[in-house]
Amino acid sequence: MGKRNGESLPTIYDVARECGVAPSTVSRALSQPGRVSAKTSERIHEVAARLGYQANPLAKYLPTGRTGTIVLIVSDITNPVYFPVIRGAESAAAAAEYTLVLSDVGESPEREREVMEKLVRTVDGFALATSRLTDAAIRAVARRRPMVTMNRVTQQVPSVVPDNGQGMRYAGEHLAELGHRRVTYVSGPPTSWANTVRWRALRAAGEQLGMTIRRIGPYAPTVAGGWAAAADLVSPLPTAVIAYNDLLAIGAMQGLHDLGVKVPDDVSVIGCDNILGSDWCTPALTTLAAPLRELGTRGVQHLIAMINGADARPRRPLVLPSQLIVRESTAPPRDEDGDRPGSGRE
Amino acid sequence: MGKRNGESLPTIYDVARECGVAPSTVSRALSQPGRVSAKTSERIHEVAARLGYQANPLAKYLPTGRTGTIVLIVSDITNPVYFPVIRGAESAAAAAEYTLVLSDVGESPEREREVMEKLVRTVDGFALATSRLTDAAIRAVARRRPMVTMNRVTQQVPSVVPDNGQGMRYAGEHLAELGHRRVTYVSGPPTSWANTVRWRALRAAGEQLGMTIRRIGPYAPTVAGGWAAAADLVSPLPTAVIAYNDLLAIGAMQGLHDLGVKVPDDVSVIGCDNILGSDWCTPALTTLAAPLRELGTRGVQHLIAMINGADARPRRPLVLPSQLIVRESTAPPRDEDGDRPGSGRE
DNA sequence: TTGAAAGCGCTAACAC
DNA sequence: GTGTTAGCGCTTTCAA
Repeated sequence: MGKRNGESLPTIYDVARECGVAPSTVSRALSQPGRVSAKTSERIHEVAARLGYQANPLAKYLPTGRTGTIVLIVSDITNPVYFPVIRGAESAAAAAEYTLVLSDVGESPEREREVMEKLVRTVDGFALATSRLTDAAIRAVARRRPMVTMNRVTQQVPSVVPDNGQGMRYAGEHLAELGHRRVTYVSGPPTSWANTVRWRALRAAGEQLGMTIRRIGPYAPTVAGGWAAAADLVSPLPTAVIAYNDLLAIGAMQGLHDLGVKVPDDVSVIGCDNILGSDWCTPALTTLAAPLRELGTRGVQHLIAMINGADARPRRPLVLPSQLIVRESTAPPRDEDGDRPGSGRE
Repeated sequence: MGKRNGESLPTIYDVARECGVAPSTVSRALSQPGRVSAKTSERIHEVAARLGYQANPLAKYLPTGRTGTIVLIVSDITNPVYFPVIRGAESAAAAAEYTLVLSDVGESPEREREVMEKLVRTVDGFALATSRLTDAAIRAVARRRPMVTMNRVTQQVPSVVPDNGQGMRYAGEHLAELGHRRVTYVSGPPTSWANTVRWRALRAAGEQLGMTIRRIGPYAPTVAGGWAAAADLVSPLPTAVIAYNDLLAIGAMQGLHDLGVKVPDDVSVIGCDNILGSDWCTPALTTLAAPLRELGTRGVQHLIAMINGADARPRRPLVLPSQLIVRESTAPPRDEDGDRPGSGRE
């Protein structure tokens, strides 16, 4: 029969025989402390240790269907924005004694779908970091397994997101205070929920603050994408730029530099996320720091609560505050723009 | 009994009943095309689709013990050096129709051990990217499951590594050609195999080229670590620095900058790995580019070959060539050093 | 407290 | 070709 390919490993039956007890007793001794006499239990543990017995997780999980594993699906692992999210998720999972595995889908909705399909029966729950799937596809999986989304809101699926609205308002106010009036938003992927939300929030803030907000794009949310955007940025050159994310902003700064445009002298640049590296580019990037680690911890905590039976149809997205980190890429616009610095709110 | 927590999903028995055939026939129809009459097969597929049947992977894998999943364990996912490794591993896994999951152990040997222990029976094989475990611990797991290590050599375990020796020689020659004579190596983690190998190779190259090579450290292989190293670097300040990795090099450049030391005017800096971001720091970093993507692909290819029965006690490490990428952080030393530029080999 | 036995869902030997 | 049946290793009633 289907013997294991190598030499086969000890099972509870081996332990049971060796101890002269029933397999079920071994099972109990090993997983339900107290339901077996101290004596037998001790002997069983002893023999199990001697034989090097270890439960076969596949067999263990078959009857219950629970594996103690959750997966964090990340839309693109090469984006440093996920580092803190991952770390947060890991710590929450570890605290609850769950194993967290990661899956990278490289910005591909197809791969994302495949991975979910493959894993849907072998993990206890899904955490989606910035899914690129349609709402319908997300909901379909969410019906089969506990799921939480991060940085993305889908009706009927619990989610945790940064406060993009508030954040974009901060960014707008910062620019207004410096005296900027003409701002361009550099779009990320059209399938990105955050992109849409950020653009809308910025437009709204701009209106309130009396600024003219243009939009260009979409561009790939990468350094290369930002570099490409730079070319589109110069005609006409605004006094300030806000990019969908830091990678895009850094790429744009590089492209601008190559075109002879100086940041922040000729144009100010703001990114989003405060990724690793946003402080070591030149000039250091002013950016809207999302509460990334908290996204990970809170998301996974909620997921695990759902797995443990919390009601799955929760109220509304958990919104976490963002923070503007002012570094060197923003400054007052050139005089020709005619605004006195600090006119925004002071 | 152990019913699934939600409503229970359709099984082959449901499909079989609906079709009026035996469960085994359903199994065959679904997994061994051709061993069932076209007619029945078609009907079975039809019903299966209608019922939304999907095999329970846990049950499927129990008899064979094979899950079609491999895990890539990464010592620290927040180090961009792994991006290409991961991508390479993913593509190789996908090509062989294996599911690749990632596991980050955050530089913790304990976590690494736990993860392996937890997954050893549920994955078909392990790929270790820069393990921080002892050789003995690695071998112990390698005896239980197919395994390959990347960027690390352990006796009896197949591995794929960059050619650190050749690479360090390139780096040394580059500095020699520029006229450098006093070089300091900034060490990474003492448990890192690559750190040891790089240091030895550099020392050997330095001897051949008539350079004085010092070593400081160890430091954490992070930007913060490099920043700390800068303070130790200035007394006495060498004319050139080679760091264990790019993160350290970038941190050192920042620290040096804060101390008023100019790169490359006062001191040249070389990193290792060519990570994302090494070209957007200031000055852009000269670095030894490891064949990272290939590390991932070749490693996983080999792993899968082992899973499929290739002999597990392979000859020697697969060594892949490195490449020196010269950017802006290296230049001839100040005149006081008294060497004519280009004296190295021309 | 412990044992016997059924069952989780699927695969594969062995008949027919 | 297709059905019967015996496991894979563990958990969990149900009795004793």
